[in-house]
Amino acid sequence: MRDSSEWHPTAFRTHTIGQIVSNGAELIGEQVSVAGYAETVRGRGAIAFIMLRDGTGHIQAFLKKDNMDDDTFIAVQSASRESTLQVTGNVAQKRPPKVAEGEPTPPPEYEINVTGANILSSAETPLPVGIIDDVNVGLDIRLDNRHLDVRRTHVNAMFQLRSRVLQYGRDYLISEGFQEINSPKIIASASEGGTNLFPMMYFDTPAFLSQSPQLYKQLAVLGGLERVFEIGPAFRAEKHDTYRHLNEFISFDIEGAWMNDEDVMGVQERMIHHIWSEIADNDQHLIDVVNEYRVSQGQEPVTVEVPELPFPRIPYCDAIEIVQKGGGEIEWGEDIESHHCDIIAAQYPGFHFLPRWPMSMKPFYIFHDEDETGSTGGQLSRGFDLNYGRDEMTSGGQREHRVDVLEQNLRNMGLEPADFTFYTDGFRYGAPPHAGWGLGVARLLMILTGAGNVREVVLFPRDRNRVTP
RNA sequence: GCCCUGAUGGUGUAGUGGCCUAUCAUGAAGCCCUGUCGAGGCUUCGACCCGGGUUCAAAUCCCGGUCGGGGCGCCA
Repeated sequence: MRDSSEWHPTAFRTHTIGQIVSNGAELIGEQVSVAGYAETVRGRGAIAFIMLRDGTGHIQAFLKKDNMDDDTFIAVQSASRESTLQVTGNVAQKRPPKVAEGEPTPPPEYEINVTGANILSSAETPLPVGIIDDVNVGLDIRLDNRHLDVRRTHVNAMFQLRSRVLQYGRDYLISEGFQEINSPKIIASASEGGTNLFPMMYFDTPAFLSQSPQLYKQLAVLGGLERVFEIGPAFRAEKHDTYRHLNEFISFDIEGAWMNDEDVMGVQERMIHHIWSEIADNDQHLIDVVNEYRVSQGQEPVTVEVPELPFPRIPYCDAIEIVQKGGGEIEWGEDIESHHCDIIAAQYPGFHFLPRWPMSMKPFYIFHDEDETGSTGGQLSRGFDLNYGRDEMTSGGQREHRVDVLEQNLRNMGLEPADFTFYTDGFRYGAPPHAGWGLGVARLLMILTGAGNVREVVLFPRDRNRVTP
């Protein structure tokens, strides 16, 4: 749950539930108002127990018919689950529950002896999906009812973790001098070629949704912003249907001047190390919530294992050998596919970089050194991937800053340099060598939370069959 | 786009031609009891994805559709 110890009172409450839960001893006898969802409503006689939940905790509200007017008592007692309530009353220590012989007495808990209450909003019944029900719910139904699904403690915890990951990542990059930018998501032409873009009309001009901030973050660096990062959406009109692809996803991108591929791999591994360390230090309680649910479903709990630095580097040529020795069919120049990654992951189960891919497999903006060739003589590039297990997290590299080479690369890949003048012109007036990467935020979250599907860690995922809610 | 697989109350499931006016859990409505606390007890409610076909008989078999799940390709 969220730490609300510093939160201010609002129009609807004097205290958060979390404040009372953690500070109850000092509040005993004090009159407070809290607001929350009625998780359970028990009792049909002259007393009632409401388990109230807000974003900071749970607390029991105890109602005695004698302590308030009849209408209020009846209204609250007959409230449906998940209705929102505001209650006023005195903080009291809860009577300890009956415990079995020999069981330890639980620590003191607090409750609110209600004197006044107000139903803010009644929940319709039945709920489309249960919040605390002990029934597994399919992902599709959950996503249709995401507004309720997120109320579930472990789902809520996963999104808090997501926010933390972004926060720690952002903090870290700022500490290395990166500044946050925002690039346009409506663009006139393909940023990279290759993947399909979503077309749209920009007034009377055909345009597209951006597939990547790639070219724009480079222009920012060419423009002298030195080190930049962006956390923003990317759109790809690919009809893929897997646990790790979405048609709209949040990409965590950086680009830095006077850097090569090895330099930005360093930035990346330090950033990931920082994120993992901070999560381990500050947010284990969120992981615990996720694990409580996982265990109840018969799944293995996840552990936050801070990765060691540096991450292993497995150059493409070595990776090909590993796959071949592991019985995989692959030739130099072919893509390392998922089943190949399984073979590599058997040796390198955690984070590992795959640098020095063949230039023929990399986009036109990736840098290559003519002197660097692979085991079969093919031209190598300064492009790299970061994988975790079998999954690709990142694609990055040193960028081509020589405009004549850039234009030749475009022609080699069947693209027309004239269509990219908005980009290539940026290189005509002095260009620093530079490098960068793009990281899939949801894929990183999958590792941390043990989610088996990126949709779990995206609030309102957009895939080939889903545009609502 | 390809391969495999599935669709039963609000939710999750059992059910492979007649034993099914369909199982269990959860839920909802109500009653009883109760300072409860995973509360408990009782009663009631609520479902075979859509369309066509085979058959004396279809939740069950066949065809088409829609939607879902798994894998692949592509990528982050």
